Amino acid sequence: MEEASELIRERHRKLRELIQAGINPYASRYEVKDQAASLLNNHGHASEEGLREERVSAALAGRLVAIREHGRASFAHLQDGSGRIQIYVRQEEVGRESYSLFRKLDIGDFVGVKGHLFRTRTGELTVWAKEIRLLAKSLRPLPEKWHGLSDIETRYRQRYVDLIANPEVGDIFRRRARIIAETRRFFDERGFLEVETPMMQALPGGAAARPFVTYHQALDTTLYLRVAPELYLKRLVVGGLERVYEINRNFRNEGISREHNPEFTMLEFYQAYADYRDLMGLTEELILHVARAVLGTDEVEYQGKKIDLRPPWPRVSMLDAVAEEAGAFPQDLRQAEGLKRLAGEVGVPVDRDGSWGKVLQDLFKALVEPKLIQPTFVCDFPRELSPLAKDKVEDLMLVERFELFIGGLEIANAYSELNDPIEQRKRFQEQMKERQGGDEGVQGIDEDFLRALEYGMPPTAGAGIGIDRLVMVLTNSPSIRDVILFPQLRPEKG
RNA sequence: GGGCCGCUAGCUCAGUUGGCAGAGCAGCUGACUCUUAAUCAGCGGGUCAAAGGUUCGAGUCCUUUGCGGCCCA
Repeated sequence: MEEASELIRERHRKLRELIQAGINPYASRYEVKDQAASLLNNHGHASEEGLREERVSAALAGRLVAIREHGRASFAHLQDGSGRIQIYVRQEEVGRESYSLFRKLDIGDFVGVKGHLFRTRTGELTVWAKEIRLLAKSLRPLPEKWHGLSDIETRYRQRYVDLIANPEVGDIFRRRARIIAETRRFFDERGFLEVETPMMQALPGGAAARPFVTYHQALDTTLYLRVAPELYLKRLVVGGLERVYEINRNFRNEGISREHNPEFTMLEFYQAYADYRDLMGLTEELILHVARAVLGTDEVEYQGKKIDLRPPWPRVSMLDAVAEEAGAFPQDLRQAEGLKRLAGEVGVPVDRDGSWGKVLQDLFKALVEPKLIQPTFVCDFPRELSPLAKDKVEDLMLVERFELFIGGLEIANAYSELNDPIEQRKRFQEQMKERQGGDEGVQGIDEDFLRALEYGMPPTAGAGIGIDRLVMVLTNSPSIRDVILFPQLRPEKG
């Protein structure tokens, strides 16, 4: 253990004194009958006389978060899972012995209190304690009472302290849970089956991303943490599960940023006999449903900008969007050379050896993406960037794919699934060639997936929605770390 | 990976031109039976992220490293 500060030594001293007085500083259980919030809700408006007549009893437990001693009586605030309420402890009421033990308690200790409600002279609903018991001793000082804990690093590393000191943090994660619950409800009601597919895969597929590598001893096999569940979910559609979805973690061994955590929560859903246009509608419905159910609104504010979630959301083609921002004609953006020239003119750095699709994507990310604050579907991506998507029949350079942007964040990625096994094999082979060219994170050939397609997959559309980013938008959080309880950080030294 | 910024008491923060390491809260002792940032009197608390350098003298200037944040790739 590190060298204890004076404040910690002081708490250990009190701990010893309590033990000497015969107190168990880590009790087993406590009969909790009330919650702070419900006491305040149910009796917050009762008059002092009413409370005196009714004699409402209270039995609750929680953490002491403030203590104000006044000689032979004291006020304190108790925080439980629902909120905080004031308690009043008098020597005359609890007895001399119990009161002197109370005075050895610290902010942060868990206590159980039994008593009745009354209203103080200043009008605050308060529990008049007849009994107060230590339930668990706290040995470390909490952050101070009005600035709280603001050091970002400590907030992420010691989320437990963050949750104690900053109640709004708990609100974000309660809201996150409701967003996920409403998402499940939405798909369950529409006949989708929730499934779970492997997180550990022998061949990591479904996205172009570098995987985490691990090893299974008994099988003597290298395994990869999945970068996406896509190829397994499509196997299920082959098997006749016509509507499936999964909400689970993906892992990508790549950079960490405001919008990227190495592990993140992805929703993927697949619907047989649908195409990507159908999924645009379904995605609109989903997000509107969640916003209404969780926030009760069609309009949210994200980082100072009003966002209107009412459908229909604009659908723009990627080529048109880039052309408009660059002041060019879409038909002039259809070859790599013209694109690179344009990039030079508008001052966007692109890979000189990059293919047409990659350069278009670079231009899109630089020129268009940051402006997509209102919900917008960007449609029809370069074929070469989308090896699992179905060609657009009218334009073979492109595929039937969209990405959804809200608040400048990429929220969803979806396409009409390529279900031609022969074409799919060709696409995989093209990707393999690129990988030899040094491009990491390109998927290998998943023979079993191809075998599945050869049995026949109905026309299907599928989408992935980044749950963490959706939660960011719906909680007005600037960083993905604010919506993940334990975001990835470099390990602490020592 | 590159650029910029930050790291001082448990917490939140000051720290001047390089010249004794500070405040509030928290803590300790005492007073106080309706306070709520309780009040009053007194007291303690520091590896200034780490290492090296410049200097008579470094929290402050320089170098390197660690951790974090933002931006870029």
